[in-house]
Amino acid sequence: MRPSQALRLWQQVMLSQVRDDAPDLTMRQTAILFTIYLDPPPHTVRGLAARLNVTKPVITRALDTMGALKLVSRHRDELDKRNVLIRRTVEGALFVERFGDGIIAKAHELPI
Amino acid sequence: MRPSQALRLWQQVMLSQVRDDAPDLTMRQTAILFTIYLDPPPHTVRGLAARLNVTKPVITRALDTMGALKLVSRHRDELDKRNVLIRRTVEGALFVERFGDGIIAKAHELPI
DNA sequence: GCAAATTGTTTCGGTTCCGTTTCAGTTTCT
DNA sequence: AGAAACTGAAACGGAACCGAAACAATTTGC
Repeated sequence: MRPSQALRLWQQVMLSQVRDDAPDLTMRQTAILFTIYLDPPPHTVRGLAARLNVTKPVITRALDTMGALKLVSRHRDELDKRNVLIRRTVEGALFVERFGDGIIAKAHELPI
Repeated sequence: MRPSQALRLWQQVMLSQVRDDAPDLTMRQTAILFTIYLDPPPHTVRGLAARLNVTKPVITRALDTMGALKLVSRHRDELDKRNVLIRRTVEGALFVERFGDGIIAKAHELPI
């Protein structure tokens, strides 16, 4: 794949995200969501903040909004009750899966 | 390419965007920028609004912020002075080009 | 046992973005 | 020439987000 094709693909996926009427996640929210679903658990606020190089409140707030959208869920760590463990949800898994399928679909439509 | 690989690639690019300290563009701003640089000109506010399925003020404001970042520039259409033509800039072209190279670089780092 | 450190959340003031509406400038049509 | 249509920008109130700092709950270290 060449850079020009990659850019075209990126544009198409971005456009499909913007065009549909679902509330689009911010760049940070998307990065957090994908990290939760692609990196091995467990995921904590602190861990995600370090991985993304952002402050902890950023993670907390992103989890608030994505939690309201049922894309992730939070649970206290019973072994160390300071920790909050972030878990995947069925809805979130579906969202991410569809996103991946969307990329592939756009890739197939790409001009040579 | 499989969906899981596409997702992993998307995550890596997203992470690199979030991690660096440059102010990240919103999803809409990115879609607008890429459309300006990948679709053939001329580009107008009205045309971009239709292409992205958003209202005109969204485009106007995105052009304000991206104009301040020197990623795009605006010029009155001399033939129809109601129109504003959006033009590419050297800085914007560089930004988009680097983004494309970044995708390719991340793609090469991808696990099988 | 108790101070210090760690974790996630909340609060604060400020910024940015949003949709809707309104507006000024330009063109078109009769 | 004058009304109507069109284009982009500005004004407005509301919502979301930001970083920094303060906070409560829990664990660690001495």
